[in-house]
Amino acid sequence: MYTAPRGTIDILPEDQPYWHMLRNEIARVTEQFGYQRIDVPCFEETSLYVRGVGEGTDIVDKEMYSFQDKGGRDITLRPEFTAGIMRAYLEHGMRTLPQPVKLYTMGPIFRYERVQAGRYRQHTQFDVECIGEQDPAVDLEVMSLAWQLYANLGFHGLSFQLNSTGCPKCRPGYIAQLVAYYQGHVDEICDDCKRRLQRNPLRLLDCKNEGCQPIIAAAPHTSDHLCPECADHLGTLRGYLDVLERPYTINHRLVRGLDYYTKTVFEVWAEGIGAQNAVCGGGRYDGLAEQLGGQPTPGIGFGSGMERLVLTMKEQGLPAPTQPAPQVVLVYLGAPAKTAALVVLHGLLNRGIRAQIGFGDRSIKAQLRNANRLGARYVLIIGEQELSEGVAVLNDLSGEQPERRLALDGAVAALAALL
RNA sequence: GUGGGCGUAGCCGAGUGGCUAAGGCAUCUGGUUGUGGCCCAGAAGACCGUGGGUUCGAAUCCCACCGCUCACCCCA
Repeated sequence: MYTAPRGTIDILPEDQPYWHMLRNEIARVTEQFGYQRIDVPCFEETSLYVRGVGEGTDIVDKEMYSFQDKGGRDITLRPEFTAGIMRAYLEHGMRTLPQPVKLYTMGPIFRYERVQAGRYRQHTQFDVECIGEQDPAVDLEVMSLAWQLYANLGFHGLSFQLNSTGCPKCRPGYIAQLVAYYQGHVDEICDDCKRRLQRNPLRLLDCKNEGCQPIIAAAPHTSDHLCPECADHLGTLRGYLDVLERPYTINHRLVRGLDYYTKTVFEVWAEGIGAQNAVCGGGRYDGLAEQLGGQPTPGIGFGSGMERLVLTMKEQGLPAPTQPAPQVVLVYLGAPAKTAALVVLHGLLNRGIRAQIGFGDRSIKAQLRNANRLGARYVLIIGEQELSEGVAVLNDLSGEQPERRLALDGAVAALAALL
């Protein structure tokens, strides 16, 4: 027996109401904020991600689905959206459009990781990118869009985390200070942190090992070592957030594994979906366009994991409207009646009525049982005797109305009037 | 890559060495050769994850592998 590949899931009909609702709210909020849909390929040249996301990051070093196609090209299934969207922005000369260019997309993302609750090898992301403007008010807008979406969905208890990781001017100085600080505590930190100290010092800040916590607590804060430009950016953004009374937490330990992030970095956390509690992560990437060979172009965006959002919707008991039940189910007995029933069925469908019919020539009893199971309001029964009399029996399954007979050739019109 | 938990029908789940492997949900059939829900009767559905070992005898004990799951790492 085949099973879905590890790290992939089937989204069954019973879960689709949640997805439907989520997509509806996304369509609503993106339209409201004036973001336009873009769709980029599910795979790109491998080097786009290597240059965009950055060597030394976990994504590039060990999580990409990379392969050579039959033409010998190095290809990678997209492990994130931003690099591909920036590529499209540059390729199609979008700098000639009014700036900033406000884009969103949705689709599958692939990362070769060990699976756990809320983490998959193929997951679906809702992604927003605002490219071409460095104004902190853009940061506010992008964050607000996320806020608005989660509010529309009815989420509660979400926590918004904010930090700034500086820019190429001030980050190296901060990292040097952080490294110097940690070198004074080498014997007190865990083995993982000793490794981080060499490879990716920023990650020292989000170690969860208990012994490392006091060291982290006393470590220098990124936000205290920003250059004037970055400090001003963060200060202005915080001012906007405060005026709008957006609740958020400054999280000095919030850092990013991807190289292209500058200045603003933020996440949204949800409770109750396991250790993978980030439902949204993003930030500013003013250096990305240049890394991809384009003109310097600022940008900010976020990705939001839709499977995690659905998990959160379920966890919080949010109602999702289910697909409506059929209004009428046709029931027949015998081949001539079946033909007549099919004529009525398609007459109803042409009028936009949700009508269905049972297949396989089962007994009346079985057909009625099925109609009941489908939650149908009415059944229209055509048997041998009815057919010979040119009528059909309309039965209200809710029991509110007594059974009645309709002329077969007027049945469609009569039902259309009734419904 | 590392560690914990778990694998009995589509789903839930009893059974922890010994007759043809419980039960429930769901499915199908019947209870008036034409009326659903409730009820009753019946049917179908499992090589007990796979392979090996111990034993007179294994779903049950041992080993290996595979799969699922949770956590670390990292991220959405």
